Amino acid sequence: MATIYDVSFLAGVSLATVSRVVNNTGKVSDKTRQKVHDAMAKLDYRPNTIAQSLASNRSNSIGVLVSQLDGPFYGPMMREVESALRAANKHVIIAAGHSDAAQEKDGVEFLLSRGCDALIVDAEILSNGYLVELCQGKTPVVLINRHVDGIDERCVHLNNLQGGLLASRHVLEKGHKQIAYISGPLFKLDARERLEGHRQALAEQGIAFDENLFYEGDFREEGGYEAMAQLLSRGRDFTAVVCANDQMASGAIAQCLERGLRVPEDISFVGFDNIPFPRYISPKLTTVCNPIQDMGRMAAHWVLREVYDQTDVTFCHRFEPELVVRDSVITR
Amino acid sequence: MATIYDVSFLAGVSLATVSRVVNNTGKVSDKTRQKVHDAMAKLDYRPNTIAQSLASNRSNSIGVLVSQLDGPFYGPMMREVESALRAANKHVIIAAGHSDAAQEKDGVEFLLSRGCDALIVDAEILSNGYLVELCQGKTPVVLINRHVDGIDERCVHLNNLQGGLLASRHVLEKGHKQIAYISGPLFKLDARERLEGHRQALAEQGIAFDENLFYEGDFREEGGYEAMAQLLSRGRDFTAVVCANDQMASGAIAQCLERGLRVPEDISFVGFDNIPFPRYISPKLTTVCNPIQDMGRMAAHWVLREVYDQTDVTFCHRFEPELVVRDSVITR
DNA sequence: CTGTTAGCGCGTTCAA
DNA sequence: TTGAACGCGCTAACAG
Repeated sequence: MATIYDVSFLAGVSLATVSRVVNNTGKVSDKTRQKVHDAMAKLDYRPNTIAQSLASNRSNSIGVLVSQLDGPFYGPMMREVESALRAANKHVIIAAGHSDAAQEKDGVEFLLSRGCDALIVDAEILSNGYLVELCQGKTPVVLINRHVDGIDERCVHLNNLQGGLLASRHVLEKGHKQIAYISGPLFKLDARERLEGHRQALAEQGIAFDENLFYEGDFREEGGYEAMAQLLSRGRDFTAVVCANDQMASGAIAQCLERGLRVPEDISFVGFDNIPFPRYISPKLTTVCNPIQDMGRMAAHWVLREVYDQTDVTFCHRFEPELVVRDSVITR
Repeated sequence: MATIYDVSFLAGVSLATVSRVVNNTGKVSDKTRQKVHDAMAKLDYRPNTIAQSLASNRSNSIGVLVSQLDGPFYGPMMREVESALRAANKHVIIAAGHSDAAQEKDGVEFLLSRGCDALIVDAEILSNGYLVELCQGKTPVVLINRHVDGIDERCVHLNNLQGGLLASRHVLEKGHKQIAYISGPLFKLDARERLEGHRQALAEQGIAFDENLFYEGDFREEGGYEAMAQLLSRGRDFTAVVCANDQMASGAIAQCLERGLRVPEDISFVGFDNIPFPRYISPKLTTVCNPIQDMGRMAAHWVLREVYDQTDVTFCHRFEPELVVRDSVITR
């Protein structure tokens, strides 16, 4: 592999000059620039990124921690992060938290020790305190899919309360009065916010929140499946179920169908997130769009702007959800 | 951040000695080792991985190219790759091909230029010729989910023919005689092999392959949806559809349900891959298990063994599929 | 505009 | 068993 020295020798210039044309820094006359370019082409020169990193104290790598690599939710986010950063010639190092406190923390430290220029963190379990501290560290960090008070500037997140409102208002507008709610785990802020949206929507219509129609799930298919079994066993009537995400909605619907209940004729469903798959189930799931791809792109933009001084990228902290009406809610 | 020099100074030993204890190389007396460990602890010393890489000519990073980051298929694979490699303290750099020839090639070169110690490549479009050449290059490469003649040692792949056999035999055993087949794109070897399995299964029962019951899809939901519309419009009778993957099966089922056809009462379905989601649709999809996670782990093991000399990892090239019987095939 | 030079932090001979 | 010295390939003052 040719080094910068070989190029400088062949072009008859100094190392510094080659470095200047490679990095487009400083002034170089067109003639020398041309000579250098010719030499680089002839030698098929590629800068050694490791040496660049060592000398410049920049690794050009961004660490991304996601809670899970599998599952339908993070793929689209990763896709946008990777696209945006690779276009800027930065590379993405991944680590997965596997929904486990120790592994999440370990992942962050792993990425930090790898000399990443910045971190994009989707933290599922890590405490607010830890994250605040992390953000005060040397390595710039942006949080995605989570809002932590005090470090608002570092958070890219969804207006979950509004999403909860949209979902529940929709079923209310369709005439439903007894509405069950399958929540995400309440230690998560987004789950609490979505639930709060639901409560507000009920309150708007003067409907009391009924604990018997509430179940705290885990944001997973299995959890939704189990939740539905529980709700049905309580003997309370309800005509609709609002789920805090699409995965739980899928599991809950599966439970209903297994029991011979018809969806939406017997029970209507609303999900949340708008993940790809439930468009292909029957009935097509009505849900709330969570623009996770856009949030991924924004997190990448934040890094580009804050760390690599690219001032021409747009940025936005908070995203608004939208209702996606399909076929899983019937009018009562 | 403390450097190796700070440690050597505090411990009263040379740089070389610190390097030795850090890397567990060469002989160091227990006493000096202890001194060095104490100093490292006191300074919270972490080796600078970039400098290590430059000096040792090893980046400890593995590049992974996947055709798509979103979608249900690659998440589980990435998960295993990441787990296995991070456990070995290697880091994973990702790039996505986005099912586009130029981007796939660009991704490979990007990873190569990043100084990865090895590449794990899931190539969807790249030609066999390119891949063979790539494997002859300086950077070790292992191909996943694809078999290329001449570089068998570098391929981790599924016995797709056997999978095709299993799927079609199953519907045949259930008494179906007119069986439609929605194939993957035939420029892909796996699609051809699965189809060949189907043909063999038909031949075993003395049933002629009928072009009118065949449709070449694209391995995507939309493709399955469209395929089903086409097949139904041809006016040929059939009681079952074998799909070359679960995504197309999902789309095809959606098409049927929209038209008021019942699944499996009117038409039975078999998929391929066993991706997570279709377990939660109705009917639960009968399919062929594609152990993509295991293949991801094996690719990581290959790298660990070939590049980092870890002799204690298991390895296997070729994986066998298994039939997963659920509810989407009815007896005729 | 261009070249010289000193590191970046670490691995690795080679002597001692 | 230890240490001194060199070099990995490049960037960034500084000087000219």
